[in-house]
Amino acid sequence: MKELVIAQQVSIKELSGKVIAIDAMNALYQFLATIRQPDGTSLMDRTGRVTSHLSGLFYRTINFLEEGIKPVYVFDGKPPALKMKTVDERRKLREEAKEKWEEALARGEIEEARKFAQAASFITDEMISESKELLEALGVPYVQAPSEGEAQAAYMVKKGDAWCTASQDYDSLLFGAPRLIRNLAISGRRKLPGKKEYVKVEPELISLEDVLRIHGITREQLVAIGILLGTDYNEGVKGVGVKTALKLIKEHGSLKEIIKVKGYVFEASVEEVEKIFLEPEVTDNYTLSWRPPKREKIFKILCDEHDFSQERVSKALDRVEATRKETKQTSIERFF
DNA sequence: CTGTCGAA
DNA sequence: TTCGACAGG
Repeated sequence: MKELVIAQQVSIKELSGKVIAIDAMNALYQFLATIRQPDGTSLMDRTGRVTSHLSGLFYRTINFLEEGIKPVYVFDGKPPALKMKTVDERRKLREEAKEKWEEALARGEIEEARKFAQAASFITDEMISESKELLEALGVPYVQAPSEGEAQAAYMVKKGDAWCTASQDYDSLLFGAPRLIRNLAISGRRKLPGKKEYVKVEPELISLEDVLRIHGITREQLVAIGILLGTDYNEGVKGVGVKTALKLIKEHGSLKEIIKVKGYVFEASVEEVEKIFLEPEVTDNYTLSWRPPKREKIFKILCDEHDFSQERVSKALDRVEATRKETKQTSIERFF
C-alpha cells in the first residue's frame, strides 16, 4: 500500500482549527509500544498497572489542543468475523514476543529485549475504559464505533464532521476517507528564537483523490488491489505485489474479472471483504464538542490513581489554558 | 512519545 | 539557545 500512495508534508499550523478523527486503538498501541524503558519495561504506577498509554494520550492530546487542533478519538467496536484469524495470529505473535523478551532479558541483551517487548504490547479493556475517562476529563470527544474504528473515522471525514483521519495504517483510505494523516505527533518540537513559535517534524498528508487520480483507478479498484495484496480480513494472492495488482486491475477492470481470468482462489468470501470496505458498519450516534479540561478530574485519574507528577500535569494543563485564552482574544476560531 | 535538565 | 541523554510511572 505504501508504494501506491503519495504523501505531502503538512505543517501543524495548517491543521489548526481542524477536526481530526484519530484511530484511538492505533494511537494507544503506539504509546504502549514506544513509551518504555530501554529494557522494554512499561511505565507503571505503584501497584504495577501499566500507564504508558495514559502518558502518551495525555501529553499528545494536550499538544493538539495547544496547537488549536480539535481531536476526536474513535474506538473500535466488535471486529468483523473475518478478522478472527488475524486477531488470533496477532495474539500468538505477541505471546511469542513475550517469551523472546524474557529470554533476551536473561541474556542481558537490552536492545533486543526492547524490540520484543514492543512486539508484545497489548491493549486491555481496562486501558480502553480509563483512556475514555481521561478524554472525558480533558473535554475531548470520543466516538464508539459499532465495528472498525477506521471505518467510522473515514465516515466522519466523508460526512464533513472531521477534516481527516489520523492513523499509521492505510486502511482508512480503503474505507473511503478523503484525507489521511500519518505520523501525527509533535515530537522533535523545538522553540524558535523569536517567540513561542515552534518548528516541528511535519506529519504527512495523503489525499485519496490524488492517489486514485495518479493511478487512474476508482476506490472500488483500490479496494480490489488491497484484497489482492491481503487485508486484515483476507490473505493476499501469493506472488502478487503492488505492481502486479495495479497492472491486473487496469487490465481487467474489476476484481471479479481478475478472479475469473486468473482463477485465483481466496479463503474468505471476496464479496464479504469488499462489503467491509465499501459498505462498512458505522454510526451517526455521536456529538462532537470540545470543553475546557476538568482539572480536578484529571488530577484524580493521573496523579491520585496512577502516580503522575502533579507538577508535570499542572504545567501541561496551564499551557492549554493559556492558548485557550489567546484564541478567545484573537477570536480566530470558537473553540471551547 | 514527550518533557526536563545539564553541557556545549 | 540548542542539543542530546535520560526519566517519566
